[in-house]
Amino acid sequence: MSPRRAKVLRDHGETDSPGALRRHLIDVTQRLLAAHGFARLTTREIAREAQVADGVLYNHFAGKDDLVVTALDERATELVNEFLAARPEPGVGALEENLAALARAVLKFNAGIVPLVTGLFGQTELLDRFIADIHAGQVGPQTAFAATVDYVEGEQRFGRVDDDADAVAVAELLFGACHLRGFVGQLGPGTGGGGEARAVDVDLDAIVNILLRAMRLPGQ
Amino acid sequence: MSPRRAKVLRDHGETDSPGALRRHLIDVTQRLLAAHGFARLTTREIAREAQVADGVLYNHFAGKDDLVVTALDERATELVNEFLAARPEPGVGALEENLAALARAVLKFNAGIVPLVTGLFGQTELLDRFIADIHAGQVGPQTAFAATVDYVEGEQRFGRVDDDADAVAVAELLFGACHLRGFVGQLGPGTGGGGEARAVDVDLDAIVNILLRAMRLPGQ
Amino acid sequence: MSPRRAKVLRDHGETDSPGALRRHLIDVTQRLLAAHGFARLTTREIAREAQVADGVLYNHFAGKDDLVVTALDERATELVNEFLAARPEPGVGALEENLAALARAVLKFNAGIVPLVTGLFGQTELLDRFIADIHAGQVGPQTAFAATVDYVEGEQRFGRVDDDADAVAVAELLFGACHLRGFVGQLGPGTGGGGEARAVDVDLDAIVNILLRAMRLPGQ
Amino acid sequence: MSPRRAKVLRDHGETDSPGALRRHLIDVTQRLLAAHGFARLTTREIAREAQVADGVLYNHFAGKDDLVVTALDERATELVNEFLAARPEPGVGALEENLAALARAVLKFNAGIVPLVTGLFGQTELLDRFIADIHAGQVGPQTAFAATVDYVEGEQRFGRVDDDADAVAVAELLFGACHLRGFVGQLGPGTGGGGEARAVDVDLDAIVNILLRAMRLPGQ
DNA sequence: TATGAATGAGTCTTCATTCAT
DNA sequence: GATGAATGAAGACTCATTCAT
Repeated sequence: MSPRRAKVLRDHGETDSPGALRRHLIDVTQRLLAAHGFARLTTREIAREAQVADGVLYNHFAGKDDLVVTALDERATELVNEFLAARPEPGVGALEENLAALARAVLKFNAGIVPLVTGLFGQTELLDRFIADIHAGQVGPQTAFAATVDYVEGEQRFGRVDDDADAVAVAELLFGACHLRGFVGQLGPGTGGGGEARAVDVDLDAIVNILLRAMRLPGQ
Repeated sequence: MSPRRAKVLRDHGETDSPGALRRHLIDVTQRLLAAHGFARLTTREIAREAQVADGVLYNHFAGKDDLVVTALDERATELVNEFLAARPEPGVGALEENLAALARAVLKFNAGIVPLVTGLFGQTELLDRFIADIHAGQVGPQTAFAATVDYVEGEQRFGRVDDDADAVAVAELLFGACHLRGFVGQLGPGTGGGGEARAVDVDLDAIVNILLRAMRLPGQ
Repeated sequence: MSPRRAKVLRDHGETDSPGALRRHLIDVTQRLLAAHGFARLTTREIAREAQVADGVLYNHFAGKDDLVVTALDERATELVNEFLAARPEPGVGALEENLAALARAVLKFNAGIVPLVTGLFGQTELLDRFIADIHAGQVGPQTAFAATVDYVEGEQRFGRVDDDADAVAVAELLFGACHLRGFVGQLGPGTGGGGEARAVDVDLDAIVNILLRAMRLPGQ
Repeated sequence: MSPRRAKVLRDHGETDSPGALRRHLIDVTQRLLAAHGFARLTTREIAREAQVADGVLYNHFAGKDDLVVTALDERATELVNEFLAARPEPGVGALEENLAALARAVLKFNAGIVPLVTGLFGQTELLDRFIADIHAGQVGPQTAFAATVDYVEGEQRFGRVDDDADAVAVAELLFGACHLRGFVGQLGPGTGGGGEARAVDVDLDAIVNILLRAMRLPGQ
């Protein structure tokens, strides 16, 4: 009555829910993108890694680009949501700890998003679609950036951060430093793979201290 | 009876020195890399743009990768040298102006280097060779970074910057913000091409101000 | 507990008779063949147009070719029967009007059959099966042709057409001209679809007049 | 100094002229088109038959369509020119023999052109390009048709054909009958291949006689 | 050494057919 | 029997590299 399920799903006893293989393909694509970037990402490689026939992709997506953009959009949204959840609340807790937590969240976000986006450069069409999707939806990197600015401005309203410290500049410095770490994290041997884990653990205290110095109130 | 010279060199009356065509190919490759990134860079495109036969490349380089890495290495060295030349001297001139000049130099460096390197991700082999070459030579991005740290430490020795401000962290924030701008500058319409010119003109004052606040001596 | 009926049949309250879905598939295939020819005819397109699952086809036919040949055979038979019904009777009515009616019937027949058969060329296997089926059955294009020859010979027996006019040649000229019109009718914008309607309305008087001149009795 | 030649050309000692392989590919394509029609014509088949690598095609043509259209255009032009050369001159020689010669030329033309064009139906884009090319150039099937009409009108001016016989209708009947023969000639076993040779030898006398009867002057 | 056509492995995509449900 | 996702064998096309001239 229902059509057969892919062997890989049957063998692994995955849920029978409709779209299970679509989900599987997105997962595999996200994994491969994180591991090797876009360049090595061929439809055959996706199919092989997904233990599925070459053609399946086209039963669930309009084409390779559609699958890739879907995987990217979804992962980007996840990362943004994780960031928003981890972002500290202005006026609550110690400023030093808040900023440290914020920095960790920004670093984690960049460690995740940078490898994903980096490979897209030069793939004009794909990049354009990704950017369009991100701008169309509510959540993209700019959301994370705006939330960071919001946090700093919030602390300014609580009088814990000097009003003369430009909130946007602070956010840009923090994002920039973390972005750089995410970028450099890809340069290791084997080019990626685990870049996230490595980068996130890196010490951020020195950076947080500098920003705290920049934001401190007069007379402190 | 010396071997034939490429028509393009004959026509343009370039020097007959050995390696003239090698030079020409590197120049063209650098130009194309800056214009469209790595993705659109085919050997045929290089040959066409160089007004040279498809095969010449292999008379002067081991292959496409060799040519590209050579072009990248060289351009990176140029950018580093330009940066080193523009870097202000500690203790000389006003601190505010020095830092502004430093920031401009860092931004220019990143605006140049980021588009070059970005396209390499995913091209594992190529990227690894580029990194190895950069580490083997004396001048790479890390040289520019180290010079920035040196400047801050120099000002600290002159007593114009608080010793408690971590020089490495300051450099990382500055490099990070500029790197981010170089990166985002590629996202515009057409994906690359002219990113450099655009990004360099962007206002850096707010960022410089934040760093100045972070580095100021106690009691100021 | 009889087997399930296709949703499309249930929804449209069609007869429950066995073979209802087979009939439906043939109808849809004929419609698609007439509209877009053979080239765009995929099994998925047939299934979609028939509002039926991709696989049903194989429950009622040996494969795509079997379905297509069945559809073609049937439509060819219909066209032949329509032609036979429209063919005038020798000796009854005015010769001029009879021949005009005959020409219209021949044109209609060709306008219908030509687009069907044209797409088959190159599909060796399919074409061979179609030809074999047509020769095996009683009714094919050759039946229509023979009937045309019969008519002319009939008029000869009534003494209304010169015995020296070769009936086969007359039929061949008439069929040929109409075939050509059916063929050229496909060349219009969109390549197919509506060719039939267009071609049938075309003026045939000049052609009929020439044939009348050729068939006239001596001394007329 | 010059690039190497394809092995197939070297082995067969063909002329070294530039474009030799382009010519070879066109020839092979025309042969395959005549033999099996368009459906079996894959780029691999062309390459295999031409004894060259799969990619060569793209060194000489924009793509498969470009090669096919080029081959078709060229062959169509040849056939038209052959027809024009064989067409009799009005007023010269016996009318009966002239018309027989004309009929043979028309038959030969159709025997050549029909198999070529038939396979194109359904290949909308290709067909459109072919039609556009034919209309842009001076010589296409319509040229042959017009030349036939011209001949009949010429004989009318010489008073050897009745002015009341519509020249266009005569041409349409002749072309139609020959077109039909070319069409049916493809239906034999194996679908094509030698269709031309077979069809051309077929007896045309009966058809010519009918047309002569239709064109004869009053009182004859 | 320069030339540029030839090479062929590899890419994305289509689609007739199969088959577990 | 009906379902429709899974299958995998082609198909057109790209492009780094080779090599006879």
